[in-house]
Amino acid sequence: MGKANTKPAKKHAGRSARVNEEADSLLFHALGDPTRRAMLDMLSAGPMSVSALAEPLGITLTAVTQHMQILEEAELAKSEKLGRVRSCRVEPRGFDRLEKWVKDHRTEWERKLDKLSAMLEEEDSR
Amino acid sequence: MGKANTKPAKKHAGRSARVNEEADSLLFHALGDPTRRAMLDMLSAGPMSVSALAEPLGITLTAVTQHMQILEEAELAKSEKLGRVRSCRVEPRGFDRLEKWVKDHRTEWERKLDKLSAMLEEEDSR
DNA sequence: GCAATACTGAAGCATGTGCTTGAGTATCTA
DNA sequence: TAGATACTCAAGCACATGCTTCAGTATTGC
Repeated sequence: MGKANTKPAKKHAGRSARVNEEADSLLFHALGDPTRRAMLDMLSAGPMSVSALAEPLGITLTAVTQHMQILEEAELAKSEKLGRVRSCRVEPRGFDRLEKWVKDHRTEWERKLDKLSAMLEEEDSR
Repeated sequence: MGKANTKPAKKHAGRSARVNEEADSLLFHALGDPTRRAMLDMLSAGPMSVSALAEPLGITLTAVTQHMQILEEAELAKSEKLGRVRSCRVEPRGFDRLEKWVKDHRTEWERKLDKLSAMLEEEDSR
């Protein structure tokens, strides 16, 4: 990620939490690109070939393949080659992880919301 | 994003959908970085100053400020300067948007899941 | 007032990202 | 079996990203 420093710059999280951290980064990064989200939307209608994805997006087959690799690493999509055609489809696991992330963080954020309103009140009353 | 081509390469979505596309990109991109997720986790305990965030993360104040800008653009955090201290806090709007995205896409993906299993069956039976 | 504190802004650096082109390779199809 | 089709691989390019340093600027406390 292009750090100009030498230190790892991270002090929290244990071993297994680190694995999830990595997966979360892959997941959010994969979803961060509009072309990849468009691909997922297209695939949500059913499996498609690389060229079928490439054409409406106006990008090369190579670009689609590269996006697919990122989506596969994030467990948001899967693909397999049948003959000379690569068939791409959505995979729900990444989506499940996203739902889990949201669920896990909602409680924490709700707790924060309570604290926040308390602080705002405190602030307002001075 | 460093495209070497000239064309926009996007053909779907209308005007207002485009706005959401943009916001979704900001949101997912903001969450894609582990340091920013760590900042959000820290802030979920309550408001903190820039230096209070910087120290445990082992990064400079400047880096924290830069991350905060990205979190603020994604409506995941907010900050205001009180005296010489900038107070940073979580904002729920971005999180709400994320929940909405998940909800909106779940139905579509579930529909796809049905189609997928149908296709798999079809495939298996030949 | 004067130093310490808490940030801010501009610039720069190394690496990542999204995309391309061009040259393959494998698989159909006539 | 020749040619078309559907990718695949290796490079390379321009811009984005995450971080730094260094030189400010605005507040606060003595």
